[in-house]
Amino acid sequence: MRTQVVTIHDVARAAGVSPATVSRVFNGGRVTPERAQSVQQAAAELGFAPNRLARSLRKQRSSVIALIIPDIENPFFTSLARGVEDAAQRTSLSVVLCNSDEDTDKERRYLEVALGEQMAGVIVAAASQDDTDLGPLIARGVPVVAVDRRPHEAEVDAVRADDQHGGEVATRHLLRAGYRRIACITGPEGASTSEERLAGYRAALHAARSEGIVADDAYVRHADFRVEGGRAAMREMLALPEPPDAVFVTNNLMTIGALDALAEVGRTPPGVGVLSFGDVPWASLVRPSLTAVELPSYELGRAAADLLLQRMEGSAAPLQTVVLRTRLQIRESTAGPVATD
Amino acid sequence: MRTQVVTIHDVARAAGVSPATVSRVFNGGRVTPERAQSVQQAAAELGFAPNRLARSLRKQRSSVIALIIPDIENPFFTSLARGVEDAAQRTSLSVVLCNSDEDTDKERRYLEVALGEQMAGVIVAAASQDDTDLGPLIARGVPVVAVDRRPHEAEVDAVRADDQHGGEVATRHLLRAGYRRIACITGPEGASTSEERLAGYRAALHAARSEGIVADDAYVRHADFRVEGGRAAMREMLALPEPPDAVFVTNNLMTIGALDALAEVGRTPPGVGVLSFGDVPWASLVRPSLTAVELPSYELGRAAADLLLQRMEGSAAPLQTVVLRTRLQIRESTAGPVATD
DNA sequence: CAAGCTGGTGAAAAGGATTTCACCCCCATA
DNA sequence: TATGGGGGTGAAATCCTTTTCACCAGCTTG
Repeated sequence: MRTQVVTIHDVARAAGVSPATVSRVFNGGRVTPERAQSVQQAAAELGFAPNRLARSLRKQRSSVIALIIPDIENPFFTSLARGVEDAAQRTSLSVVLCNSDEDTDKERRYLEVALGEQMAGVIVAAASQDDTDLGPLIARGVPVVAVDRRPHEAEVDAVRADDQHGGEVATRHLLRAGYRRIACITGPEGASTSEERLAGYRAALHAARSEGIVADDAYVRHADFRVEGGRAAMREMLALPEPPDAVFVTNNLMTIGALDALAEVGRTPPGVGVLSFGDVPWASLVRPSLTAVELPSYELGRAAADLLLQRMEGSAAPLQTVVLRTRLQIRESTAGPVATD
Repeated sequence: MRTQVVTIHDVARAAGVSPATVSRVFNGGRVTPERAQSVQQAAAELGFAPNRLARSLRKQRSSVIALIIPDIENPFFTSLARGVEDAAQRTSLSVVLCNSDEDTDKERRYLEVALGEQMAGVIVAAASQDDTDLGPLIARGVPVVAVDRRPHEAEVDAVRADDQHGGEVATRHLLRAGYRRIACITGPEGASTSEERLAGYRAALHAARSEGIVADDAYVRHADFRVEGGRAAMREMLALPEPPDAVFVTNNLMTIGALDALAEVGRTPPGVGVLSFGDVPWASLVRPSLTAVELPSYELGRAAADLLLQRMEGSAAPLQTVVLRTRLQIRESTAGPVATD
């Protein structure tokens, strides 16, 4: 039964050569120019398109790389994806995106697909520090780069931001602006970004203890990195006997939720200071404008892809972790409690 | 040379059966329970993971479906992607996302990948009405569904919104609110959504000609469906001798750009009416709140995936086009020119 | 008791490309 | 005139799984 529309054999027959020669024409083997010419022509006439499965099976390596991200609806990750794509663009590799939805089961399935499809490489922003198992891929020799989030023990190259430092700078800025009761809404326990940004916050508060600042765990909430989580956490803290006068939110979407919750009770920045880790999407429309730790999302993707490509070319350099700088962008939402309160 | 970590042969040998039996165990063939048991165990011990390439090659069909979208940074498409994923979730199929970036070359590459990788199905929001060639996929018998955008002549199932009707309702609303010089910023020529939303706008203006409304092509701009395009188009029209007093923008991102441009010259809705086709992301933060034609992005994805799954199960029903309703959500940005001007 | 199922099994072909290996031809060098 | 070498070529093996086909054993039915 003929199934594939046209195979390398058909082309070979049409051009009067062997399949091996056809293969060489398409893969840069040595072939006399005139023969190559007639193969090209036969292929064009028959509308030959190589079967990538057969090729990958034989070569033990496909020509697509997988990018696994935990939330496709978060502009941070889509921007990161653009960075990866643009880097891959200059090669013949295609990037496919997989959305794990912060769900380790879905993530595991995609990792299995990546392994089973013999993908040429994998870039992963891990859904979990502990449950993300990159072992099989690594054992199989597939290049893997962790981006943004760092899986716990895995022996992989990594590209991330200086989360702890960024968190510390952010919190220090809130203190300097005069806020006293600074809360923190961070992400799920187990995500490295959650933990490290929180650690930066704690470090800054700790350093300010001599000024009478006390760290209080009632002001710390773990949420889910989504809008709803931020909203719920903010509501809870607003209901405290002594609500915070500022909040450091460790991701962009939760910041949106927190702002919503504040608006519900008629409070707006900078009366309550609001500082976001990661730019809020289309922040230009938000009033007052938001102070944020700017996260180089695009560059994270770009750097991860570059690292992956190096490994795919066979670089045997020792494992590296690339840390990209964040930058505090000061705007109106942290102008200080006195100014308008 | 041993390359694949462990193959079906290894499992077969370990379990004392033939490879055929191992295959049957994993694919629901008839095998005596005890044999199946020992195969399972051997597979587990050896850490067997099937080679999906070999499987797909043999079966002439892989178990992933491709979703090709033109702008991964547009929340409309990421929401649509969620719809597709959720629908696919209940099957054993995986969804991979490809970002064509409104670039027909990139899109063509992804279509080639989908064909060459023998993907089980393709859902595509076409970058172009004319240059998107689904022919090879269709010829090969791969189920294809067009979503949101309709490629011109292609014989495929389609799922889309009632773009023209939505555009007409939107424009009528602006007229009724009292705006007289209503502009339209639409997408690239050649995208069906651009054209149809524009057609709706024109129809509404035409219907109102008896009230002294004149349609003027100086008030119609084609941009690129991105923030920058919207900003540039709005700036141009603000520089006209008689700038528009309202604008109907045919997608969410361009609306953001248009709002920016308005803010630059100190004008805000509803003094200038602003109406967006498609919700602006995280609109809750935008003041004044924006009137928008609500686009069922998630449901579009969902419906497209359902249709695709039907075809994959062999449905031979005639080609269908599913049209989903939009809904005008009236908010503050179109309260009328008199109210604040 | 013969004939016919039926369920379970393994050998081998198939799927389409790449790559190794042997070979041939032609030219340059000794 | 031999010998060596190198470029070009095709046959066949290879990648790993699924699936067909033939076969066998054990049962039921006429």
